[in-house]
Amino acid sequence: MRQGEYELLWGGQARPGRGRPPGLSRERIVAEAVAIADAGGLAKVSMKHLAERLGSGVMSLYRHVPGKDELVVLMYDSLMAGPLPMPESDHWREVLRGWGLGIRELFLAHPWALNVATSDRSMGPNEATWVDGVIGRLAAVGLPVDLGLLAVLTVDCFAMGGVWPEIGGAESGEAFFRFLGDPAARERFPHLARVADPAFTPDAPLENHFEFGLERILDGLERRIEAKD
Amino acid sequence: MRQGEYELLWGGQARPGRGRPPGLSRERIVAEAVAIADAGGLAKVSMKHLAERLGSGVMSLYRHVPGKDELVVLMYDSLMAGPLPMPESDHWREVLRGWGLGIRELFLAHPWALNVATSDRSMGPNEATWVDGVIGRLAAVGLPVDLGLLAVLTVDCFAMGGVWPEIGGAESGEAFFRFLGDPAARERFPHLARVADPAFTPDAPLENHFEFGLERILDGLERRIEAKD
DNA sequence: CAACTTTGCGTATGAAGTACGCTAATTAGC
DNA sequence: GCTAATTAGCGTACTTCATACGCAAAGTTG
Repeated sequence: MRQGEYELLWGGQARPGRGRPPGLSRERIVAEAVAIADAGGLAKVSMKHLAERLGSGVMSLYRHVPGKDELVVLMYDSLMAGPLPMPESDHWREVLRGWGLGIRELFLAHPWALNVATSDRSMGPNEATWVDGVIGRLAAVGLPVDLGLLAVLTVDCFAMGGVWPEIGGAESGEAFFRFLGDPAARERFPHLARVADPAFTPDAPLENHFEFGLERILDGLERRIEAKD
Repeated sequence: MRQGEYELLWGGQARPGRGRPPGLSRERIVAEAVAIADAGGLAKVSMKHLAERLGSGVMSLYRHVPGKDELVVLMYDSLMAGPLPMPESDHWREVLRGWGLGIRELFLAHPWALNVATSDRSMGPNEATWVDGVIGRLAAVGLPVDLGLLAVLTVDCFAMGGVWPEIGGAESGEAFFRFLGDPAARERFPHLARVADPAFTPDAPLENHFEFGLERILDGLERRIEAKD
């Protein structure tokens, strides 16, 4: 993690009335950067490109954001500025399922965020609000906080890893298993070949692995919770 | 994914006898790059630095590797050149647990690999060998291939996400939850505060979340497998 | 209106990846 | 052996980025 990242995320932005009023704002910069990344990936977010989009000079950005790495962290935390993904249900299982599916949607909508999430960083205020929120909700419907913390972490971790094969859509999935197009490869990897087997997939398609994994995790948690009773 | 990445990973390296014999080799370049990344992170791997370490000119590297992005993909696949993490046991649960813990060890030993793993890429031959190997092993001990494929994918996904909080060691973990040092933050996020509660953590420390999550997944799979019988 | 404060931003610097083309080293064929 | 073909090594130059620095612009306070 970069030095200063913590202050950046958690430090207050005291804004004295004196001096020239800002034309730019951190919020606008971050929002525009997110829009660029959503459209073309993190690689498309350069200070130059960003400044052009905002109609400002490149160096003006540095009055509002310490540097690019810090900007990326702010971008990530800004994704969780809205309300938590939280179903109405009063059952812990539904709450956790909704949470997991919500995280998945987040990453599917902002594929670049996965690489940020899995980098070395500190938790931002919005993310903290989300996580604290689910744990609290789980506690409210009867799941002890300790267990809730671990359960949320488990679902979170799975969701981060689990969306990865889904990111990029169909073309990407094909690229990942592209080598299975070669008969020699299918012979070399007979079990993996199942993925590419046309006689198998359409008739009895593999379950979606994300939903499969999530349900397995919920099942596993259920066993643990029942055992505690 | 970059164009040409597929050919890079899966294409043969026909080496005709004619011409000047190579002093460098792809293997040596990749191995040295991995060593640099292990020691100082991916950011330390620059073509210049790498060439210096190998005692060659910068542009010589491009005779063996198309570019830096491709080099990183080769680095990642090279991590799985060795034998699979595979316990002796004949029970699917032990096999899967060993697999999950093995993946975890891999990422802990090579923290930079997590960001590569979660990027858009194609599967390399070594990785394919590993994955095909576990599925085959699971099939050999009685788990149907379809279920094995999903199970491995689930454990894999969880492992990728699950090692993330562990990467970087204690200092990093503290940095991630650093905001909890502020009493105001602990009041704002009462449930998360539990993580930083000294009266709670030492006496009854939270279970390791990786092992917790892995066991929950295995429990969930067990329920599913028993239901099928 | 003068002193002060804060923002906007042009210029310059340095690091990184890599296209191009020349040179060196080796083999294949005569 | 000699020559042509082939392949590797690599210096130079160019591009793209992030960003340090310093000054000008636009406000506020007294």
